[in-house]
Amino acid sequence: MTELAEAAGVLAPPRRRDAAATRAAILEAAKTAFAVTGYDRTSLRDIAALAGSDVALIPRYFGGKEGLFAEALKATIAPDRLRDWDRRRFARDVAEMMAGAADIADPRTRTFQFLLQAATSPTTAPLLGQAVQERFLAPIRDWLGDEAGQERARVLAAIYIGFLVERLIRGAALEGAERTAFIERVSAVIDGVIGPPAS
Amino acid sequence: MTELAEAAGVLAPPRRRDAAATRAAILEAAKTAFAVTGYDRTSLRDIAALAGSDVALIPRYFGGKEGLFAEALKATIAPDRLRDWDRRRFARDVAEMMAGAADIADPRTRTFQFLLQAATSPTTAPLLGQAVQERFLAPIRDWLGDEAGQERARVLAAIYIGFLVERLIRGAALEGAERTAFIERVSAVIDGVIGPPAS
DNA sequence: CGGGTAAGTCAACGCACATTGACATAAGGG
DNA sequence: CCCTTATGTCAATGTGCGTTGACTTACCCG
Repeated sequence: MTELAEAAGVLAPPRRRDAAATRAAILEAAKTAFAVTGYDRTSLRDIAALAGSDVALIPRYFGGKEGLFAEALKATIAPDRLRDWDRRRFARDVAEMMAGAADIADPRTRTFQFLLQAATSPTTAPLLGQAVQERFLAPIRDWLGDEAGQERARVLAAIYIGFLVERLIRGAALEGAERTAFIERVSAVIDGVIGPPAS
Repeated sequence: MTELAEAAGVLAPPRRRDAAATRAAILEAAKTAFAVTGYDRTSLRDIAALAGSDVALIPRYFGGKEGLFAEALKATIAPDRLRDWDRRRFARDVAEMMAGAADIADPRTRTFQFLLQAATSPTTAPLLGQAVQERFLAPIRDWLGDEAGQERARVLAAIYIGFLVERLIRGAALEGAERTAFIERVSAVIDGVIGPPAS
């Protein structure tokens, strides 16, 4: 995370006339902006301002808005560190993550919003489908490690998405008893999917 | 469905100078267009063309694009006929509906796409949240009829949304063994939520 | 049947956007 | 130190949008 910001020239003292750093800053700004505002509501001027750069450089470096979006999408969907997950704690960890997921400041929320934005556009949806398969379903399938893994990974992904959309719609972060109840309920559902051995 | 198209003046011979019919036609076109293209990518000129009407009438009748969207959203989220649902068949019915939900021609798919589009825009998300609460969660809660109904209705909604997004991303309709497995799996998850008495 | 009003049409405005090309300037090797 | 080239800046262009206001026309009541 820090290296990224540094590479983007946000934290490091901005060296002027550094094409690579500028490009990285624009890409980083685009990832954030697209996630928050969506493709259409995000203008290149917004991105340029966020990156501390100039609008005209974006068509130059990325070949246009669509090119920038495609590259930002690719950079956003990174394989998570599934091998670190403890299967016994998995359900609760995921549930707790979801509970805090209405907060825009959380980078995971932004990532998810980005993907959801991509899902609603007919042009980007297939691209997203492929990326989800490669970088989300396949790792989870391998992690579950049985022949019905692919199917169960898909169910898991659906539940994950569904609850995050629910959180997104409600907006406010969960607190107190409501948060506890939410985590309890989600954990139970997830355990119901990954817990029992494959049929 | 037929009455709607008729009221929209699509099937019936277009009576000219009929404000109510024109308004209805615009609203119907808006529901379709917003569902397919999303708020931003849908222009009032598109809607007017689809409705066989004039652009200028839309700000006049609906007070602007946002007003039209709000009304289309309200008209789209209609409470389904929950009282007709048989609790024993509920899970399977819902699962089968989801299985066929990648098809754009299916009005339920369009409805869902509409809602998802609304979820991804910060301006429309709160509006959607309220509508979902009133017209989806509350009826299901009453239908479940116990004190934990609200919570379980929310879980149900999340699962519903998640699977529909999954279907949307994959695009192609499910067939054969894959379809059977999908229905089986989804039914099991839903039964897990509505089946047991409230805790 | 005629006039008033509701309904529809049309052109134009202001605005925001992505993109382009011309211009300025910093950087670094010869 | 200067000249070339890569890099950043800026103004301008064309396009599509939502919205407005003036105009025209069909409908209907008296």
